[in-house]
Amino acid sequence: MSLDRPSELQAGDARAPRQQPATLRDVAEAAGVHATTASRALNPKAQQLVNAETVRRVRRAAEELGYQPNPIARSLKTSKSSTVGLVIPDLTNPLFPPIVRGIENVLESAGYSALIVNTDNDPQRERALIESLRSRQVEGLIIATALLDHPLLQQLQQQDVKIVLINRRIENLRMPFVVGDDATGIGLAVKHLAALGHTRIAHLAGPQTTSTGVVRSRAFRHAVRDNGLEEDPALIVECAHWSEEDGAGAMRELLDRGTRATAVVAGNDLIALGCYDVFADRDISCPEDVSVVGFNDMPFLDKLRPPLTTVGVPHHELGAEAARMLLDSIDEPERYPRSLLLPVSLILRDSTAAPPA
Amino acid sequence: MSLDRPSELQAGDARAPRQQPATLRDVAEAAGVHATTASRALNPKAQQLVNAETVRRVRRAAEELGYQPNPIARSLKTSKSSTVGLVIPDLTNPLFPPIVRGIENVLESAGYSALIVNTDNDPQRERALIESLRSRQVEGLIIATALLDHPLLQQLQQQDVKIVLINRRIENLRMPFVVGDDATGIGLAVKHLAALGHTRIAHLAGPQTTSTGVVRSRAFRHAVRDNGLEEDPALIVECAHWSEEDGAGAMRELLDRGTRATAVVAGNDLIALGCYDVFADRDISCPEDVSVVGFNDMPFLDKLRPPLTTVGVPHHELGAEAARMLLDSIDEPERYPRSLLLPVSLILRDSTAAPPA
DNA sequence: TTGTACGCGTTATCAT
DNA sequence: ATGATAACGCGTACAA
Repeated sequence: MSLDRPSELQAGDARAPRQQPATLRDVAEAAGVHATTASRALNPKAQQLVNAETVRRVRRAAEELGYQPNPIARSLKTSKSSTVGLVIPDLTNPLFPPIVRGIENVLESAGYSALIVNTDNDPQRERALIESLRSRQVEGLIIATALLDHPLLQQLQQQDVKIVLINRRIENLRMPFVVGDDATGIGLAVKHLAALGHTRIAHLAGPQTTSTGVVRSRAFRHAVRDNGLEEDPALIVECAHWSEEDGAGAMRELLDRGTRATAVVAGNDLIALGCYDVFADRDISCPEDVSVVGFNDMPFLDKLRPPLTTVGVPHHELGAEAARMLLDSIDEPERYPRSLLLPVSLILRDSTAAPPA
Repeated sequence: MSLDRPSELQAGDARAPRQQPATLRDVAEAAGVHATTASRALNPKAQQLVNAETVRRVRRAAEELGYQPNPIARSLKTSKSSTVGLVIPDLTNPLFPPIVRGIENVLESAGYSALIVNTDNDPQRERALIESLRSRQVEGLIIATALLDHPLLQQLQQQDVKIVLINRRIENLRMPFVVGDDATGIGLAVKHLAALGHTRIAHLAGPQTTSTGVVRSRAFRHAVRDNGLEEDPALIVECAHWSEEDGAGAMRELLDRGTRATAVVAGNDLIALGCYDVFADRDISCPEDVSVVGFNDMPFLDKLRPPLTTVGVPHHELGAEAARMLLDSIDEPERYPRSLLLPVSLILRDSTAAPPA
């Protein structure tokens, strides 16, 4: 049989580059098959249903036309968007970029991408943003804004929205999460300070509306007891937010209470930064007068004066694992929800030393 | 079977709670009109074509059913994805989060969202990622990775891809950009140092493959001349990357050349951070021995020792303006490409002082 | 002012 | 092994 494919014609075609991107039909036509067949030939999962020779013809045509499947049409048909939503408080908090990159790494290799939204810790905003994410047909949600009491999340779970919590968890809901081992981290910090000779150690706790806040302060109280240190309630101050400003406020409160603490375990690095601010104001020197330990090991802490001792959390891995879990739960919806506790480590710098004599 | 559904809540209308999200047809049916009419009633632009009373009925039905238009179907029809691509080198570089938030702010209020990709400055990766973005039908691209010689961008422009450059520009291509006023910023820095009494001022230049690198070092040379300072080529060292590591390398080079500079204008904050590292190693004190000025005012610079004097760039605004420009050029494709130069300001902290006597 | 009919590009389902 | 047909949910000429 003689296929008429005069080479001149091809040259002519090439001269007139398609403005419109090639569609599946174009490919099918070029390969002399029906669109359905072309679809199968191009789809690895259905490829086996079609003649090997045909597959080659189709693929070749696709190649030549620079065919790119239209993911929107595909989504409409399959109601899968290859997209997941990522809900964080604020991208400019240095804690999150490494998490995001970890997530995107994993997503990318699975052909997924992430839609990121920032809630600024505003529940109204969070609700609206999640709604918009859902209307964009995200296949699942990775959420970093979980509160201990979070009706919205509960509601989403009832609607069978696939969710993985990151960095924070919810205790009573059975919802998969990926977090750092906060309790161990705080234990390490307290033990380190105790070994240095501190006996009056304070804790600037994070908001008790979050699991991280609660877990860390509970771990703090246990560690104090385990190390035989002074258990003075006045040594614990709660911050309303995980912010430098609130950290400073709590530090001032601590000082004004006259607790004579010689060391402070901050709920996180931002809170520790707040301590630094107060030290500067009040002419307190760290670590000579007061030692400080942070939590998270966010970037550039080694450039502070003094470089901040802190608990290192593998944020990139946290993100990667959360993404993997979400993809798994999309693939196998019935799978029992797992959760992960990633190991942390104490990072010694110069903000901790023996207490003043 | 017992679905746990709060009976009071839905008592009124929805006897059969939809599992499937409501579609336009559902709304139309509920309102007793045809889908077309419902579509028009819901679409602000076509709303005027329909009876006010009907509009109310439709809207009410939509409200009650919790109708959310399916953006995928809409995209397929209109071939608009309401999505733009954002191409940055690395989200963990603190420079970018504020830019991203600025972009998302504007996008959000226009019903758009951003797909973010990190190139890690790898051209291969960049090409692949942009391709994947395009296959996701993004309506435009905001690009922060532009190099002076960037064939890919040129190629995209020829394909009529809508692009706005941010933070960096390309001089010969006519492509809209939004950048800070680098030249003025450097001028401010040099003038400040000159006023302090410095005469031998060094410049640790950023990569000359980027417009920012080139513009800043050109501005530096001009400023040195304008202020009547010493024009010694040995006082300028180029960094291969905008990184702390390269900054440290360049600082060492400068020291080893024996240039006896009393101040350095770093290409950006990261490079300035590299200087701090070298100072620590070599027992040089800043600002007593050497003054340093950074560029960008990334977060937490005020916590360094010493707090870094730098040039503040309005990153959030940069992002917002770039997003606006992109949306504009999507709306009005024929509009002449604008570009924006946003004002910067010198932020005085403690890393600059008079030269040693 | 409202309704009809069709198509966006793809895939699922059935038939051949 | 391949083809025909319908449908995903929406928007829009065109008709009424």
